[in-house]
Amino acid sequence: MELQAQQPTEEGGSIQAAGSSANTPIRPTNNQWTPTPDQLRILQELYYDKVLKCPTPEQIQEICLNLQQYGQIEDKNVFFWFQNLKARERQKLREFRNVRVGGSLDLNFGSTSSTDDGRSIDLNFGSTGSTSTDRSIDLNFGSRVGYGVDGSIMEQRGEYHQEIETLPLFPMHGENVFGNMKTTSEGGSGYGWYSGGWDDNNGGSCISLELSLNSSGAADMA
Amino acid sequence: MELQAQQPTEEGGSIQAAGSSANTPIRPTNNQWTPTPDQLRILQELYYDKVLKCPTPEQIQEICLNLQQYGQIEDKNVFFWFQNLKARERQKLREFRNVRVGGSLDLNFGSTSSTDDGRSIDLNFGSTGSTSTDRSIDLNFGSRVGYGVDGSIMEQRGEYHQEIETLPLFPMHGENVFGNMKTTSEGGSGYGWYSGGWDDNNGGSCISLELSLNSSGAADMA
DNA sequence: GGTTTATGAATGAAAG
DNA sequence: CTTTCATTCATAAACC
Repeated sequence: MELQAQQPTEEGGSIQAAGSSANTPIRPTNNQWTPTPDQLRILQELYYDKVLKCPTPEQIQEICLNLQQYGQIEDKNVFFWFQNLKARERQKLREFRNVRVGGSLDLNFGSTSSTDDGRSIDLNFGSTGSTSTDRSIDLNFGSRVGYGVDGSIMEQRGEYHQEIETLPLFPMHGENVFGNMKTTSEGGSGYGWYSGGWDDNNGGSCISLELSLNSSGAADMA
Repeated sequence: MELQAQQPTEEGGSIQAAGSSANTPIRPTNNQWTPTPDQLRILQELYYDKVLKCPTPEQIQEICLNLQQYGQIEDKNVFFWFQNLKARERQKLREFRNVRVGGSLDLNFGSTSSTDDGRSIDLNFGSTGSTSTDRSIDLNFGSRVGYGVDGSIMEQRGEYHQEIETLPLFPMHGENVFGNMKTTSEGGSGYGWYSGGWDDNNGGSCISLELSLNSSGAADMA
């Protein structure tokens, strides 16, 4: 995590330990997990037929367990698989709607119509064709999905300069780790984390006086 | 999809310290903030070395201010960064515990060495110069996260999930569309999503007990 | 074979 | 804090 500059992930650690069984994906190229045909079929069945879009961790584990008889697989593979499929389905829907906004309603399926690199809009499934089970997307996104990509610069409460004698969190030029921080618990906005108001110009007129005690036990965790 | 030329993180990686000019945004994509190597390093140092898991708003501001010399950054980026890292670390822990309880899966968490850019855990911050005999804010015990139960119930949002409790996913023999899969949402581990940090093993979850007292300080607020 | 596409993996951002 | 969403990065697979 936290470094997406391409790091070849040369660790060779976890994914696909080594082609061991006859049900290694399709190819002995093991760097990245790739579902075996059976695994893929089952996953698709779960997703489309069983309409399981957001498996709980317990479900993920169980799915993983069941899929392991078809080949090496880990929880995270299942997790990502569902995440990706759902996300991409949603993305297609959004693009679909995007095309539709002109009112002209001429959607050219199958051809290169999409916005950027011309990937075709096709809400299709059954990519591998192994399953061929008829499945249908449910287009109901009743929830509030929208929310544009906001690049809005949040503004922290108007920037009143605090003149605390805060210890140098950053002592000098940050080549070393700064020393210790001080609380500087002067009159700031309490503890209640700016939870939502990043793009919202709330102005932060709500001053909260609170005493919070983060301690072990339940309090801290929650 | 399309793979745009990604910036190989080279950028020299370090210098440009005090210079307010060389902000290297690493990622060509403009929308979303991505930490520069230096920013990332510092953040990680704060998180791991300084065991700063929950920076206060003041600390966030200070961190942000200091990180700005390495590139564009806003408060919310710092905030989200900490929040995400903490959440994902915890999720991982929870997952781990989950697995242990279930006793079924052998996930190789914490398997291999973390491969990313090698965040150096040991820095010479012991000699920050300043004696730093300040009153530190976090009296962090090195205790493990006990993490009690929470018993929260899933209820995946008000969405259209057709999912009954005890959705039968895998009925029995795993060749067909299995049907019986109990969520078994007991066990207390609510729902922790694995999200990140699959290959990254970091331990060191410490509970920080801190007490912040916010005086009313209404004045400087607005 | 290089190029394009599909998709696994990661993480920033935000909602709940 | 917990979970989800969106976007991006990385890479295997598919396509000439």
